[in-house]
Amino acid sequence: MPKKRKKHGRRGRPSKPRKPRLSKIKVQAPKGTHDILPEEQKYWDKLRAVVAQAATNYGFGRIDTPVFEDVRLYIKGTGQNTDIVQKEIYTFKTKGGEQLALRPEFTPGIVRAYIEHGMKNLPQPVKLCSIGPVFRHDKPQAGRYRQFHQINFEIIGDPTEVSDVQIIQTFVSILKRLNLKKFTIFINSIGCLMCAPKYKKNLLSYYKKRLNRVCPECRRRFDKNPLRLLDCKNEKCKKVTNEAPQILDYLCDECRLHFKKVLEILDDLEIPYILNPYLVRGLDYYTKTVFEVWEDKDDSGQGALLGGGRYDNLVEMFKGKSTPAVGAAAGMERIISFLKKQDIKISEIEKPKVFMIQLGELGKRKSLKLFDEFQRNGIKVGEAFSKPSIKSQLKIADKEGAKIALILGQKEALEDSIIIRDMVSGVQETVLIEKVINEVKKRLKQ
RNA sequence: GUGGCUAUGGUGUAAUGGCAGCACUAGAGUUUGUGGAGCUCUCAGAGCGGGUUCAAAUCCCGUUAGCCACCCCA
Repeated sequence: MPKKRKKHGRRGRPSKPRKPRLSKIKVQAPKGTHDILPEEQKYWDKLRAVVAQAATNYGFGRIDTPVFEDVRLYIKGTGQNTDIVQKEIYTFKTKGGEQLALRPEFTPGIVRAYIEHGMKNLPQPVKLCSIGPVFRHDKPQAGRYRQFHQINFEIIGDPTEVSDVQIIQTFVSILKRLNLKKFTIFINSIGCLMCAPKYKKNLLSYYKKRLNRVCPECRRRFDKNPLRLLDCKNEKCKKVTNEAPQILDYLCDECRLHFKKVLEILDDLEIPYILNPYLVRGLDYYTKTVFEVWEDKDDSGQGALLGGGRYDNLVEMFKGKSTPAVGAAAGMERIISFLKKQDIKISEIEKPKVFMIQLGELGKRKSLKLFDEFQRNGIKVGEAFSKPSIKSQLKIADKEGAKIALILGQKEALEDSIIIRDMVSGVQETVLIEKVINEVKKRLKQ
């Protein structure tokens, strides 16, 4: 009724003075970003705890690097022609004129830190773990954000297959500890500087003769990113792909042996995988082993849960001597969405069992002080100090699931006492305020 | 970047072009300073900008955002 009148009033004669209009701003998170609300935090806490444990177990030290770096680090590291650098990177110019970029991935920053801090003088390999936000200007959709969070593990300074496997093993242990069991590991080797170029040449000449038989998208790939030709889902293209030369046939002896050993160790560890000879990755620096982990067997769904591989040339590309390395990153949002889908129970953040209720000015003051004393004694106490009435406070105590309510009103404040109310039975007892902490401790033990 | 679908309180939803309702949540009350049920009341809504019409949540155009697919990836 009042609403209607308002509407008409606007068109007729406005009799009441109107409120001055404040210019409003758009109240909305920027595209592709999202808030992680309090009720979501238990998943994040859990994931972070599992990651921290895995890092300790497998001997990784935590490193935090800046969220932005010199843009050239990524152009050179991640690769000039990658999608990440070509269309997804966030760059900006500082007042001092530096060209910086929000990190689209961790590896270049970590390699930079490895070099900058002379970590080659530490016992090799150096094993590093990071966790935090990364940024890619991509078109958002399910499981894809412009600001998202990654878990990143790197082993720098070891050429042997053990490290390839350990990276995989570390992530597998994280997924298992989260009770996520149904995932699929796809693995491949894309060779090294010795053998990969030869393969690429052969692949190109194979496709060159058959360009009229593939989709337009593949014709574009032919120029831009030939390795991608291999995993086109178009039926017509698949026929061409099936007969195409395979990287595995072109690996040099060293790469072939390395890959063979990686697979053997995975077998020993009983880590199941699917060898996918068409798996390639979007970053330029990969050599030898590459892998991705997906929820489903057919790489459908919300994208990879994690991906990584060996990058034996990156450190050298930046500076200094040849330093082999391997690493991988997982998307935290995707893992958490997987976690939720599987209906896996995450323990709630424990709510306080004791709730403090205050009445009147004096009661409130004494309650605030007592509340602090409970904290010092390590007892979590709930409160609603902003509420004046005992009723609304008890209601909240009930909703929060408190076992004990402590009631401190005007009367109690004057005689230095406090009421202890058992929220289940409703039985109350008045005790001296100085004894209440011990009394509550006693009751919580029961 | 390309295409498709969608858009109503904080959440979930309803209404042939004709008074924007309902449920949940939140807040206040329901005889004194005592919660849980019931009841009463209150706050709160058409993403934005145009157009058609006597009249638009509804139809049209644009825009923004979300979702889905492609691309690519975490």
